[in-house]
Amino acid sequence: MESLFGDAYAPQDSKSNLYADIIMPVPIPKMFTYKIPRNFADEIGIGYRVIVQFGLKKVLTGIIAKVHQKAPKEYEAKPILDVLDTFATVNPLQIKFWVWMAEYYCCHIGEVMNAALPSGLKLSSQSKIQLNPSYDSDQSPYPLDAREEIILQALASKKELSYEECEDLLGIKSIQGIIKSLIIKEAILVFEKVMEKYSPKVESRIRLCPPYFSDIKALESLFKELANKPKQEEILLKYLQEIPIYQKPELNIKGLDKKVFTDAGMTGSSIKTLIKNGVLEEYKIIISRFEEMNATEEKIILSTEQDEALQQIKTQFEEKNTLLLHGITGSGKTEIYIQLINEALDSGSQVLLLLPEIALTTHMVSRLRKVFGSKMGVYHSKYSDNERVEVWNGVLSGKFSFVIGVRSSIFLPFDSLGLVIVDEEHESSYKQYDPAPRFQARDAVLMLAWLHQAKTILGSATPSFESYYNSRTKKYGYVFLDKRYGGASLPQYQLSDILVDKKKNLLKLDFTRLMREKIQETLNKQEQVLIFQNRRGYAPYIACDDCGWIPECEHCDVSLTYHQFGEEMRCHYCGFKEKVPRVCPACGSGKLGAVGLGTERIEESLSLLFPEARVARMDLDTTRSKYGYQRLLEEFGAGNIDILVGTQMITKGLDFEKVTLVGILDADRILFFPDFRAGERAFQQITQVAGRAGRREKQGTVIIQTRKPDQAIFGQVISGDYKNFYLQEMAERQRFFYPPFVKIIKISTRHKDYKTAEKAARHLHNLMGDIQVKKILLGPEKGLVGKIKNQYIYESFAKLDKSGNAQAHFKHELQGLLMEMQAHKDFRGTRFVVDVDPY
DNA sequence: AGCACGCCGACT
DNA sequence: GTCGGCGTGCTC
Repeated sequence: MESLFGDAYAPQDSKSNLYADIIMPVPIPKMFTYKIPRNFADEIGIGYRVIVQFGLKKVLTGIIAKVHQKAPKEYEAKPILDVLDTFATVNPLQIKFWVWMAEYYCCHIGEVMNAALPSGLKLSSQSKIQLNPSYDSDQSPYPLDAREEIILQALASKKELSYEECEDLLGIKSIQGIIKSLIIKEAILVFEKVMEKYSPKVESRIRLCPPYFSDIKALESLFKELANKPKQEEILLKYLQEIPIYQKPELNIKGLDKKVFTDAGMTGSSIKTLIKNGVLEEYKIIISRFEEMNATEEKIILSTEQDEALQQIKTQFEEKNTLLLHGITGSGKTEIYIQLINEALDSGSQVLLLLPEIALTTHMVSRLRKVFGSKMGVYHSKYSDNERVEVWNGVLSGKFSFVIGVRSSIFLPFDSLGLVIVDEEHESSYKQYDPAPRFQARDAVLMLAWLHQAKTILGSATPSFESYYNSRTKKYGYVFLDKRYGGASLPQYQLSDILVDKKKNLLKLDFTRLMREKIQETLNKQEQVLIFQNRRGYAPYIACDDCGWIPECEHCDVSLTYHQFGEEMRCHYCGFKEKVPRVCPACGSGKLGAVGLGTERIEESLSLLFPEARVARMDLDTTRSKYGYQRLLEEFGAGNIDILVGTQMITKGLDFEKVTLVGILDADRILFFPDFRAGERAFQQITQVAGRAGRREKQGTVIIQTRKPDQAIFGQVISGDYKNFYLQEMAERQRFFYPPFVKIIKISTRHKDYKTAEKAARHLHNLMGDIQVKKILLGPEKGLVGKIKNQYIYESFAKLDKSGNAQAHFKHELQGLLMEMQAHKDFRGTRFVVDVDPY
């Protein structure tokens, strides 16, 4: 602990007070200095969680970032109220990482803290009221009004009430006034209650009391006594069956889970009787939320190609810290990862494996579980907060030396990472868009690895252009795996021209004749089909057949998407929802219908076209629940589904031998997305979906429906010519100044009045123009979605020189400009959002 | 972000 | 008249 204060300080001898700079979970660009009370001085250090008063009454958890002796000059520091732990919840490397992230992604450190800590580790207080014990309504000189009476009556029975409860009680929006009045009348007291959010999982266990577990005679006589009490006897017999104390009396101490009895249909009341009679005792232990699982798979045998790749990786790691592992789908990257993870763990380091959200529910996890057993922690976005806290603590305690997780797992408290792997590194789900910090985990993890002096592998079958570029410029190492594992063959592609079929009237329910024939063939062979539908821009909506009216969100500048379930229309941006109207509000026509190729509609069309087939759909709607995704996968794997329709999700982790046909319904939609990355994404997506077709010995078929079959990209996808595609796209990007040749920063300006939004955006844009760096400024333009949650949005883009400190300088200047803008009276109420590397 | 203070409309 | 709407400013 001494190291905290630096060698120069000797706090024990010092007369001066100690202060702590504390990170608070609020979006304020500052840390806050609090006084460390003498009695805490020895039990506090960097990364400790403390409770402090923040503002007039709020009590919050903060993280100590620095301890020093400089008393703040302009204000009196408040004292730290309490220290929550006897150890550092956050380590110094993490604090450095947070500071870096806040700077790089232009956000506040409190926002990083919020994203990093599971909320179970962030205690906060809630204001509560209670009856003033010295209050006597008969003696009180102040009469209460009707509403105050209601509150007091409620307090008589409930003891304490939160502000919200009071508001609900009276059905009003703001309770402040009444509470104030009650305080003045000395009827109530206000206090802050800190809520402990994390609760450990507790198991009730049963064991025999002495002398029964060591004294056979006592036990035998006990059985005689229970001869006419069959239920109790049954419980004892069950206990002895599970725990043979005759042979091993020492087993009794560990007892038996109470559930064992209740699961076997025995009643709790008989157990209670046995406890009451001193035969059994009940005790509670804290258990993990994660099942103990032992490693079952010992040795991984690598193919020659895999082994070669492994050796190359090791050689390149001697010189480079980051490496791109470019391995085509099915080339067996996982086995290489396992080997490297094992070696890193053996050398005593920790390992982090990042996976995209949707890949984390698949067989990859169970596969790794078999190899690594319980030392592997899983950090999932669908985990409850209690589970997250347990993973966090597991990393702290050393229980988990290896974690596989989604983007937020980069925040776990590793202290000695040796290896970081980002699988499917091209996946866009590594980028957090909202709220701040708007970070790209694939990039941020490189900083994390650098802080730990760890090695990083970026793995993909279709690398992001950034990573590929970095490998070609020798910034990263590069290893290419181009053989399919187990000698499986690549799929065979066929293009199907939508327009040709349409002319000949062969297009049925959006399926071309070729597509329909191939699906039928596959079904006849008892094999399975995947139909891929890009979600972007494909949400179905309602439109009036007569006048063309389309329902729009009241708060955002988007049309509402149609959900068959409940006949509802919803806004994807603000969550607004509404029932589908019976008649068109614009013209009174009754002809309102759904438009758009949503997965729902495709599922329907397929059922009509192939009535004998079992069709299912996999998208956000059907997999929202924790195990929804897994259940669908199991059904599909078991062969209970013939055709699976899905978005993005079906490109991940589906590895079923019986899938021999993959259909891509409208490749053009991916291709013509208005974004410089459209081509790259299209290549990635088509290749990824196609990779699901035909593994092992069966060759798969991929049918791509398009209106423009003669585009170059199709040829490149079909021949798997990633490199040429890359070179061609890169020429464009260089010419038009797009990443990876420049850095992009997006600045959006939001205001509820569109004139003000536009004015503020222009003003800011002009100011940015004066920043002295080499740059190109675009905009300000109305956002792609012009209004969200009643706020009008204007966007500017800055393209900055990659080399040197152009971007650091720009960001720094920008911060200043934003402060200036915030203070400007013409632009009151304007919000600015900075997104670095928005991609 | 929350939360308190302060200044204007629609109700007893 | 006041209740209560939300605009503005601060948090060590």
